[in-house]
Amino acid sequence: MDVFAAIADPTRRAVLDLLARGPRNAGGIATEFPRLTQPGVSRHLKVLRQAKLVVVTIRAQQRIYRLNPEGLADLYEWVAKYQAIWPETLDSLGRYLDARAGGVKAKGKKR
Amino acid sequence: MDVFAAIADPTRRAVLDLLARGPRNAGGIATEFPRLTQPGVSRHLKVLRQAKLVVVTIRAQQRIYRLNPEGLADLYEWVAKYQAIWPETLDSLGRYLDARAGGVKAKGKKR
DNA sequence: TCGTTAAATAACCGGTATGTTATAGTTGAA
DNA sequence: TTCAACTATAACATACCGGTTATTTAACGA
Repeated sequence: MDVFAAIADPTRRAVLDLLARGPRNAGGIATEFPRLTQPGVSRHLKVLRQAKLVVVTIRAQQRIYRLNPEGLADLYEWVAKYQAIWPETLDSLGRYLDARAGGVKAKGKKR
Repeated sequence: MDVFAAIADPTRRAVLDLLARGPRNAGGIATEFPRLTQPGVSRHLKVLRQAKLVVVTIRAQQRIYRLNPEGLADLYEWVAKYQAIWPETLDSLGRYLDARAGGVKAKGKKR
């Protein structure tokens, strides 16, 4: 499963968000998702591993998971390609970026 | 379907890549994908529309599709969040970015 | 060695996404 | 008004994804 499919799942994005706050072992990750079982989380971790979004180190029985920039860099490159063409594509880009950079007050965006 | 799920499909990413080169009507897009039928492409376009990755204007019977930065901006924000934390997360980031910025010669990346 | 802990894998199931063919809906043109 | 062009929708089949329970694998400790 590639990076794009890997981050399509909200649970996996939540795992990445969790790991963004620091490394954690598999069990520690699983307990953060009470609605999922341990094998369920384990399979998500497998997907993230294959997409090179996380790396694992072994310590005794534990598997320590960490973020891996490699997979995310691939994703970023893809997004950056579109960033580059936006100015030529839509003249509303300026207003759009201003609204974002200048706080949320000007927009009614749901987030 | 949200932006992350929308770009998970390689065909839809190819459609976006195509639209990055300029607006195109639905039929023109469909003919670029000979392995898919017209209704198949039409459904992909519907997903991209709902994810706000493209916008449509009507001209006679034709539907002209264009890239829409709105959906991609949401994605970019998510990626940028991880960009920000990489330096604290992995000390190999410097080497990594150098290898990327300094051309492809130093890396054997498949792309 | 044996039991415990930690995590992954196997097997299965339901839902959804993606593809197809067939059809409907609009618009322009003759 | 009738036909052709363009696109979307409906209906259906199949494959894959994400969840579960049960089991296996691996490592530590007594």
